[in-house]
Amino acid sequence: MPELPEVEVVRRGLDTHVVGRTVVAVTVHDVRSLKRHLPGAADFVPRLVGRRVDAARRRGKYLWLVLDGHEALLCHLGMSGQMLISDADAPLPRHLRIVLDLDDGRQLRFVDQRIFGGMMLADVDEEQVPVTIGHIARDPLDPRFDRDLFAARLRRRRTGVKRALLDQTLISGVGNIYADESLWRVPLHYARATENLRAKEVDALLGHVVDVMGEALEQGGTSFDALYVNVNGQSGYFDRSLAAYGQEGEPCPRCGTPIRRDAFMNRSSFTCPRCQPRPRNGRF
DNA sequence: CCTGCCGCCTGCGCGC
DNA sequence: TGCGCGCAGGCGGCAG
Repeated sequence: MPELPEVEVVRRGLDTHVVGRTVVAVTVHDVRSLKRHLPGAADFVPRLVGRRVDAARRRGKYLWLVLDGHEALLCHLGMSGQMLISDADAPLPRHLRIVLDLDDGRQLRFVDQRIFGGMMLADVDEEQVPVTIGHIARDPLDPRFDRDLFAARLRRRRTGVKRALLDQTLISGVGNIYADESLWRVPLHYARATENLRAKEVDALLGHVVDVMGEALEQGGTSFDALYVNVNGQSGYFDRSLAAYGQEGEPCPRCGTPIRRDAFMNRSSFTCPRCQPRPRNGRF
């Protein structure tokens, strides 16, 4: 979180407000947001100043601005990152980490409470994808996402289905919210062994992943608090449509059984104990 | 190669 | 009142 739909909402905002602009100044307020830019701020700032933004792109939860020349400003929002477009004289928000001044007098502000996110400059390949994220799989909204390849790789895994869904090298963009929602829709328990999944179940799961993310995108993404916002600081509405995630004790919309919360993978998993019974031969 | 665990981060709400 | 703790959890690194 933010997951693919929330990141796509941000990408669209950048497409509208930042593409075509030139960076005229850069201020790094907190170097921890450049953790993955190994040469540090002394390299980051001068390399970014004067560059024109040619495109705003995304794969899974990664976001990047294609710069003139074979380079990109790669961004990850982590848990709490925001990209905000502001007038330069607007009050500075708490947790402001990096500011890009643009040639129209406005600013692109990277705000990140928990600093799990960050920015870095990266070379791009012939498809304009940063080489740094070459290990990240295509996401299910990518026209070149290969469903058969995903199904084959999934069933070669020896793990539980939710663990696999959250593995960004297998399928990208899915986080805890949309994993739980997709599994509820199939329905499948998170601990179902990937090697035992039937082809129909994999098909259904993938279909629900695409559907639930598409619906969330139409509603501007999911927001539980003020952290997940578009470039204008506005939240989406999809949290009102969640069937399982965060619904502990609430009735399952399908059968009425109270939704259950389990600790799993150092986070929470929400299931309907009746629709998604724990598999007898499943594994974690 | 594969799988799964750890540490990174901050703010908030809770119990004592 | 204030402190400590659990929780939110994506991802790179690394152990086995």
